Amino acid sequence: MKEFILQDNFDLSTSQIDFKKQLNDEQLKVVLNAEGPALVLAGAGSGKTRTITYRVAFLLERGVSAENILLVTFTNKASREMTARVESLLGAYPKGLWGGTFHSIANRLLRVYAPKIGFTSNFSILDSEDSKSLIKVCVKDLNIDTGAKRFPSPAKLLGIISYARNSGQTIQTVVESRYPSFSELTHVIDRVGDLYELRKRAADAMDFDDLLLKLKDLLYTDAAVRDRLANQFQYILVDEYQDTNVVQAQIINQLASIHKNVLVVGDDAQSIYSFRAAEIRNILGFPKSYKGAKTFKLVTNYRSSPEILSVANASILKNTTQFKKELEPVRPSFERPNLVPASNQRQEAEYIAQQVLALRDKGTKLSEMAVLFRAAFHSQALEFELMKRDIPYEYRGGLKFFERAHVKDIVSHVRLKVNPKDEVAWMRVLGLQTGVGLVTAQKIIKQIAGAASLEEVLAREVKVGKRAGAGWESCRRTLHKMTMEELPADLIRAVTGGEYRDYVEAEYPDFMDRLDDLEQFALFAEGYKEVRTFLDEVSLTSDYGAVRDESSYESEKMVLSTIHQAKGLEWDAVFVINLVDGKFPNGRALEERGGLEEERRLFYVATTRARKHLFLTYPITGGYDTLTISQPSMFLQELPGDLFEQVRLKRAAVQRSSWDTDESTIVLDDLGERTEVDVSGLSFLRGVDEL
DNA sequence: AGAGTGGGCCTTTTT
DNA sequence: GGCCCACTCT
Repeated sequence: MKEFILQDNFDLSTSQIDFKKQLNDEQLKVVLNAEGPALVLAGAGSGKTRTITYRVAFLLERGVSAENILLVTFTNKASREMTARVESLLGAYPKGLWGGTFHSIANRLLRVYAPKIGFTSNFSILDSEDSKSLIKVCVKDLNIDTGAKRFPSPAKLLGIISYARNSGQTIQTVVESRYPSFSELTHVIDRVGDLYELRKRAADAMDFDDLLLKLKDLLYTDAAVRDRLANQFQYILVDEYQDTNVVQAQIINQLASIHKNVLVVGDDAQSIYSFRAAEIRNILGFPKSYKGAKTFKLVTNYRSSPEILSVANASILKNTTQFKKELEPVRPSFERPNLVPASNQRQEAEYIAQQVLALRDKGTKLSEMAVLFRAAFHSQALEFELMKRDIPYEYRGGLKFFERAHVKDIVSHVRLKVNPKDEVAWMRVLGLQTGVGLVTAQKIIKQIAGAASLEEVLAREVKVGKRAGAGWESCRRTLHKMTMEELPADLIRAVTGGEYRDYVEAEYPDFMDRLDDLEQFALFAEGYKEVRTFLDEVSLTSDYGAVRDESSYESEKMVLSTIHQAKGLEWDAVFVINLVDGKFPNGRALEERGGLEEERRLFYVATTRARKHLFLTYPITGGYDTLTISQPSMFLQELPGDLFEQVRLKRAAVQRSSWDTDESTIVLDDLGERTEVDVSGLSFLRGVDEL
């Protein structure tokens, strides 16, 4: 095998790419010198992605084979962004390059090595909803008295179990430190966790955490496999390293154990995944784990105006457990970020729509604008407004296409074709039938256990109760049709063309839309020849928009996104909405250890997405049954007012009929402007109007 | 054992 | 505003 000794002074004159011209000194150093273990501390907008992409291009130019390079990112979005940029830089995607999220890389490897750890290569992947429903079955099976004490919901249980596994802690430790109210139940939760493990194994299924954990275990226990892979991956590049957890770091360590060419890039100020057990110490301790690691810093910000950076810098400075560092602006001075109080969500939405249209008139493309929010459901009011005004937008966050109920129904059917042991899929498929509930479904699953194919399932003599007879027959008819198809799209149509169609019509008022969705889904599936590849894509990329039509990516649409999903992206104009106390920072997050600082980092991520225009908006009233007065987010209140352009809107009257309080006056604190408002009756509405 | 209905609940973030 | 759960009826 060839070794490449890279040095400082290359002859770059023969290069296709003008590295010196297209990179600054900070970036160029990384691209040329990041041989061996290297840590790049890169601030927001400092050209992190650019640097990684050029490093990949550089390695390829130097003769490293694409299949010897592993490029790991955190989210699908980042992964696509990265591969797109590599592709545009090189003219074509380098064939054989290993690029993807941790989960997708792990999946790819486990499809090969699963038999070594007691799974088949056809194992199913459970998404969090699948996991929750399996946990529900486990709780039921254990005959836990969920009524006596307040027992955690399946979602909570999954949260606990998952956190424990991702952080390498025991359930007991996690419950004690993060969920002390359940501490008496530790024992029971342990049992749920154990049963959950058993059931997954029996179903030949892995959840998201398993993809990482099983790979990690394999790398630690099977030296032959580890050496083979570690030998293959001569160069490993990891993006967003601040968001990796212990397990992910271990995987990287093992894969890098031979060549030690591991380049990790990250920014501690943008660590926003601690709820998923992200471990900030991975990045902070990197130089310790890798002796002789080089450290690089990228602090020049090419993205945002100085005014925007002032806000971001001032905000992040309030955090104490961070490296103190300031982003250096190079962009010319522009306008100050706009601080916009609105009377309510509707006015907030109207304001945004107006500004969007105004910006578009002045030449900013819709695709260069984004609205960011803390939680997916915050966007509802805005969506109404945008639809009303025919402003096209692309929504990112919340329920993804592949997570919609009817799509999951179909996916569950298809999963059975590949893995008839998939208990979770069976539960879902059987549960669709009238007369079949949890109990009957379990009985049927017991009777078909061990069947290796749908044909074998259909050959089984299955006894069901009187009530469930028709349902089971109907299910059998659908499965029978599926035995005659092999292509993903045909399998989907075998289901949707049959009795499932009647089910959708009967079950959902909006069945037309849903049937359209399913046809879309079948069209999407036509791009796949192999069922397993198709299912992998569906399970690991819940967001279909970007998969479906790349063309819409460039079309004229603005983006609505959660902040988490916006990480790594940038726009000319960014609106951060719902900056209201309790919403952002999120009240629940604040209860967690380090929660406030993480929320602030989230705010930091949000503001640093903007190049020129930044709008920070908040409605001062909210609520749905009762009218509630909200305080502006503390992230706004803690900053000096002169950092902002204080926008004053004419306050619209609040359209509410019910009002529920004993107080007759309320003090509105609108960023320091205190106003007493009489709330005895309608005068309150006028009061807001005149604020 | 399931289905249907009314009431209470709560809303984080991703793979 | 919608979802989930518990309760009751079949």
